Amino acid sequence: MLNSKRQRLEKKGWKVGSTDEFLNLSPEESAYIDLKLRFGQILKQRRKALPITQEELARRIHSSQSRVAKMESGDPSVSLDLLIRSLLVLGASHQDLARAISETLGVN
Amino acid sequence: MLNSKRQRLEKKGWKVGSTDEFLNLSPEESAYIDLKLRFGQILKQRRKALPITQEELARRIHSSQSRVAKMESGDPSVSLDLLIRSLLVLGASHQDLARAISETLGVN
DNA sequence: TGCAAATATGTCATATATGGCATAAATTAG
DNA sequence: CTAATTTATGCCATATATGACATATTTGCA
Repeated sequence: MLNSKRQRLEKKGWKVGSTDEFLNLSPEESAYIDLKLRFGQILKQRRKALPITQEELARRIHSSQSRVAKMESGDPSVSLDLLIRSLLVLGASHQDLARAISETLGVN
Repeated sequence: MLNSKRQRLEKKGWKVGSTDEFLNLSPEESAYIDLKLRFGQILKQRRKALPITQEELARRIHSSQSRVAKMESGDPSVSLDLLIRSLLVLGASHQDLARAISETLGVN
């Protein structure tokens, strides 16, 4: 992972596992975070393609604008569950999800 | 979704959204649950392929045997986050995850 | 430029997921 | 069959994610 990227994550408050020395993510942690970031990007893409506002998306998934913003910006407080449920509500198919994962860069 | 399957889920305690009439899942809910069940199956497969016990897997992911059992049996209290992180710890690649999703039966 | 809509950020009370534990049930080995 | 190992189920205190809200910041457009 690029250093700049790591610092961006760090700034956002990602908790880095303590197993590795100074701020190095384990491969699993890294892959997991990459996945979340990727789904956030895809969600933003899909939303803008419609196009609808974060507020409207929030309404559709019974959440709030602020949480949508957090999803899209890769906030560490967001779960994969919420991201994936949101994508499904926006009509993403399993194939779409699979494709998103495949496209994910990262260790694996 | 087959009725028998739905009853199995119901028995396990899956909360069914109230939007639909008597125990019918919306397509998103269904797709989301299918995804969890599928990842649980894959996790079990991978664990047995090694082979290791639930206890050993629990140790590796810093969880507990009971939670592993719940993951594998599709307990609704388990998050996609935990499932996916567990798979990653067992060495699943993004491609593996993508493939698992693609194989998932269900609405989408 | 300035105004309005959209998005981002911070906080908090509540909801949900979590590990840990006990123990039941099932599976396997002898 | 019977003991030992493995897996399932139930419960709980704690940790983490959540929606909601306020407010800051950015973006788009006249």
